[in-house]
Amino acid sequence: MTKKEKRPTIKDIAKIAGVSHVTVSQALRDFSCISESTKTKVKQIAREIGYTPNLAARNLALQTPASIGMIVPTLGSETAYNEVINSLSELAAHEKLCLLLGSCNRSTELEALYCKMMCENRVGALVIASCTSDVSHIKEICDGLVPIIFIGGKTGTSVENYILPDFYNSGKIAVEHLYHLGHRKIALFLYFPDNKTLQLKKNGYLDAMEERGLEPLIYWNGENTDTFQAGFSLTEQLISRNQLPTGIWCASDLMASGVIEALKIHGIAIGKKVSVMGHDNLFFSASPSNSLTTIALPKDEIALTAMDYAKKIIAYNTDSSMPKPDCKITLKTNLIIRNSTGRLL
Amino acid sequence: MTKKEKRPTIKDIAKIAGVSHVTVSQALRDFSCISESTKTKVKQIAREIGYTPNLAARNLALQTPASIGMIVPTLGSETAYNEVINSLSELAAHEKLCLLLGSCNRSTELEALYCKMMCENRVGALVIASCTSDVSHIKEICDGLVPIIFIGGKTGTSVENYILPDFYNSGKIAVEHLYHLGHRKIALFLYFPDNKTLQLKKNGYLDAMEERGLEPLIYWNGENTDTFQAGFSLTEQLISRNQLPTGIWCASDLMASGVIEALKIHGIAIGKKVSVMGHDNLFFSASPSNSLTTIALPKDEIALTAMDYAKKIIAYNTDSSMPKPDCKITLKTNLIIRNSTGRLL
DNA sequence: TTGTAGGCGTTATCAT
DNA sequence: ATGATAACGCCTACAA
Repeated sequence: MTKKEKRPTIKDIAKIAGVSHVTVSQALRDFSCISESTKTKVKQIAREIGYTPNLAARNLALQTPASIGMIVPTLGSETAYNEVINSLSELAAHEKLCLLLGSCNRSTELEALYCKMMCENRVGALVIASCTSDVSHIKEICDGLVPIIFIGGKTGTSVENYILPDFYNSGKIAVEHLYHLGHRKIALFLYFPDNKTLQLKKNGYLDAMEERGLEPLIYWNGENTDTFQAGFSLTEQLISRNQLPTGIWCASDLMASGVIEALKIHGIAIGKKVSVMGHDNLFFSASPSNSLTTIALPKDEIALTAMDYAKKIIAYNTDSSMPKPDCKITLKTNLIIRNSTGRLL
Repeated sequence: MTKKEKRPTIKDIAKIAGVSHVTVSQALRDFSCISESTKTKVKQIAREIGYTPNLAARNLALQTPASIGMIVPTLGSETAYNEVINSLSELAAHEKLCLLLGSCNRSTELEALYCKMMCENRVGALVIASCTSDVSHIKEICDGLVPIIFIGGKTGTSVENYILPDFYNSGKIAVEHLYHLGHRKIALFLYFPDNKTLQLKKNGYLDAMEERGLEPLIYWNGENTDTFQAGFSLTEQLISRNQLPTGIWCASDLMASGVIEALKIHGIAIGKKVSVMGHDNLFFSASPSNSLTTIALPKDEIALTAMDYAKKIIAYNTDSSMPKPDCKITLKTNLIIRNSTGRLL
């Protein structure tokens, strides 16, 4: 049970330098009231004995958060969260904040556990892409303790703070793009389980179709939860029934890539006879084998907006008497044109 | 400058319950020396006023780490780190440890910054998939402060603690699989920049070819850094020169998917006339449009092994006089058979 | 069974 | 320019 030798602290430096630990603290932080000579001496000693400040202690004394948290359903190629994290991690670092990450592996129990841990770790703000639309378990744990920003669309605008891509507008963008290319038989492919994000896409699609006097064609896949398979089998069915539309907008890129695969197998010219669009602009969508026209999520903007709010709410919680900031933001999605759509021949 | 009202502490509970804050602390942690009645009373009050323990304070007092860190070059679909993180995040949570994540976006400067932050946050262990083979900047910052486990292959076995997939053996697995299917003209496709991981794969390939008396065929792509394009153009070249091998092992799945795309365009029957293998078992490899036979990284095992070592080194650093644990581990990769390989016709 | 005293590493405040 | 003291929230050790 021999304790290992501990990390050096400012007191150790103080002892060696023959000054008080307060002087050391101030010297290291370049206080103007400390003489240059002691500053250099203190810093020299700090370097020699390998001193590293203990942030836990600092933040305890300062009563200020050292980190922000992010919770995602899962990290994988079928989601866009990894790219949000890429940005958020860097943005946070520039604010001297660490990023605490929790990946739920789709488990609500884990999600709740992460929420608890984040609260106990006093994150300054918590960015959550929830696993489910019902976030009561999250609110119960975090409310009043830690400010939450919901992203990812599962919750819609039913929460206090959200950053949402404008999925409704995506519907309009998709229809407009296909219409502009000469398509009139424009279908929307959806998958189960239904959720708020899909509803918004559907409504945007429906309104855009109505504006143009077109008859909406909405198809739900049978029972596939795998959206690639859903797109694939839906296309197979429509081909066999001879009901294939000329323009297809899929609610997800994964589904669209299933559609593309089915079209290829049947030798149907993609972007010529049939145009296909997806949504999200995931990694594989850009690959030449898909070359998928899609609608990109504003990943960087989500991270930027979240960090911006985090900074504001941390400032608000730290001192100040300014009005409490909130975050109800809808960000535009962007059309990315590739080869899977083209003028109708 | 009006400070917001602070979070309740054990002292607040103590005041309300009319006991000392130590009693509260022990009651909340279910010490046997506390009476049931005070326990329930204390817990009741804690719930009512919304008390959450402050882990920073607890760990400061206990001198024990609250988290582990992980640093990756980037989070994206072309790497397997996201799945390692999925596991590690959950494993850490079960040990009551938070996961601090840093995504470098390929920047060595950011990597160094993260290292510094992780040290200041006193992570119990740091899992790093370094951006570069040279990790001197990391060692300079972390050495003696925080135990590091290198994963990802960039460093090879040149570091104190590593968890490496057995890339050499992957070469043997690949050749054996293709040989077993009747292939004799078996090529290895590599991409720039060269690195230790590629060298190991190459050596395994060369030895396996030599064992069978086969002539090695190693192709490097010209100048593409995008590995999909590298695989694509390399295949195009070989086809035009009429030098296409019957078995192709690509050092990465991304490259393999470029090969598959080129073969499809030329109408060459994949898994029949030409068999293609990749490496890593990334997300898109399983998709029906690739259906790529590949060699899987032991992602879960990497996370398990890393967490296991983290626990041991934290225990070692906390108390105890046991010998210092180390971690020099090579994990077997696994053949995943799909439709891109088949018996040579 | 409960309370008192002291410490974890840092910072702010106020003296000197 | 520097130091003494108290505080942040929680814990252990020991005493009552």
